[in-house]
Amino acid sequence: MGKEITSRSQDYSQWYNDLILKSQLADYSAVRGCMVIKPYGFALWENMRDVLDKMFKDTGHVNAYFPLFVPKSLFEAEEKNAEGFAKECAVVTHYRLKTDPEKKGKLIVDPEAKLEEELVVRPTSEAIIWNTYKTWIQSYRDLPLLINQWANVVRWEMRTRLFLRTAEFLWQEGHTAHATKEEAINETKKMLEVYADFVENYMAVPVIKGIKTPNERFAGAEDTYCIEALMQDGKALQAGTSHFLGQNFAKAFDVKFSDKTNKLDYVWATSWGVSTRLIGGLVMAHSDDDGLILPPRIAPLQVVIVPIYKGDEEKGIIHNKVHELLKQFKDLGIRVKYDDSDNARPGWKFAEHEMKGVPVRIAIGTRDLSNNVVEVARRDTKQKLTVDINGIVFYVKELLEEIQLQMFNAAKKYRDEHITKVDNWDEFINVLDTKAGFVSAHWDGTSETEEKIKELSKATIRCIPLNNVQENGKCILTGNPSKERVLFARAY
RNA sequence: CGGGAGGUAGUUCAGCCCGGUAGAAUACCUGGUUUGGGACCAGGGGGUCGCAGGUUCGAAUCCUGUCCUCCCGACCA
Repeated sequence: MGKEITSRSQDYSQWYNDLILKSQLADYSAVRGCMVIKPYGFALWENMRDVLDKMFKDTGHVNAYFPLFVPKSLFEAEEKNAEGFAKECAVVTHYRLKTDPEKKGKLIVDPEAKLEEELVVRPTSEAIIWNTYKTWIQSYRDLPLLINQWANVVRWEMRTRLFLRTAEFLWQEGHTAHATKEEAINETKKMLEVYADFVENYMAVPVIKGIKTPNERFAGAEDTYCIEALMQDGKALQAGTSHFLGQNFAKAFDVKFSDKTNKLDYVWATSWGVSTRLIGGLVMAHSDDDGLILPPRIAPLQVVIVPIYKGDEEKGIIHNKVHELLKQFKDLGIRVKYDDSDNARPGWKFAEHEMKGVPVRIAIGTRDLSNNVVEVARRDTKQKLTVDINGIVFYVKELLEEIQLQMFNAAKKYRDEHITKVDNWDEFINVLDTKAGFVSAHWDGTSETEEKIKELSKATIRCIPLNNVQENGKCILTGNPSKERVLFARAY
């Protein structure tokens, strides 16, 4: 049928690619490293974006938009940040093409249109934003400044994977300015909570909140907080980050404010972001060999109704009944589709909607109507139930909530079962190789050891969990004393 | 960026070694029978063989270059 996908056990990477392509989330493009997000995938992103956007606004943020291009001189102003990104920046050097005098119909870069100063295509917007904030902030009365932007960014990756790592991707980046260090730290933590709330309660993906080690920290940040999720193959995925930037950017861009006593000081900053990468995480956290499994709260379609009939007369009767139901579903705010296309038979439609991860399918046939029932199938458990047609919409509304919870619980169970405490090196490697997932182990706190562990095991420290239990132990590599366990994993 | 594989109909692929003007399945269109887990019969349309050069009487096939994709690795604040 051309619709089968590679099984997870056979080839996890191929399964992931097949799934994305066949469920119509995205497609490859003619541009190296860049993908096309197809309407179904974009509808999913829109739902995610809408929920997050409301959360940002409910916490006092407003949206704005800053330029795609950053003059090189601005980009390099915050040294650490610039260095961190330098290797993966796309750079605009010319502003004009012209007809190739040698070959008709071909274009070449006009050598006379070289830019005085190169423009960096933003890999993130701190530079252009802080350069702008400088002119917006004079007094403590201008603070806090709480701005978010929805944008695309470009990071020239050597190896790309659909949604997880592409040269261009969509995200949101929050950039805030505060009068005090405490307020900025609180903002950083607050937004981490917003992310955790969103990913757990809307995407049904459990996360571990933590703080990054200096090695893994955002270049230019004092502290990077993160939420880490676990995929079905046991690899970790950084799902969101929130950075306390201290006064690094304020100093680099000279952003000062007068406090109540008319004393000048640099402002305190944060930045935080999540991207379309979350979609990759969503796919890998929940889906199976039959296709996507989408959590109801953000699924583009929550319910699909498939009619089963013989002949036009039956078709007409079912259509009438379904149209009543459609109105009731819509009145309840449920995203529903009636798949009455005549060119596919029911079995084909069942498989198709399973592939696309629609949480609930309702099949209605003449036999059902005469018994006053419908068949309800849930995508997450594959369970099929015969349900009384009266009050079906309320039944489904509750079922959607149950599926949402069930999906989270299943993912959480898997995640919890894949956090393994380990106290020596052999066990550490063994767990990574055989069981995978997070490994909770002691580390002596030095960057050197962290690097060495990464080199030997390919596992990185995903985070030091917030509110981590303090416990004396010995570093799994060096045997040096350690006061707490950290979470290691191989990661995307 | 290194190693490997690949690009031929909308899709999955065969044909390439050994050069002779492109084929299957599926999808699509028409008509009919069907419809409770990826229907069947009959007929039909569809491909500058990734792109650009070269060799040749003749190139999907041989040679060179280039673009794109996948897998593994390096890299990934």
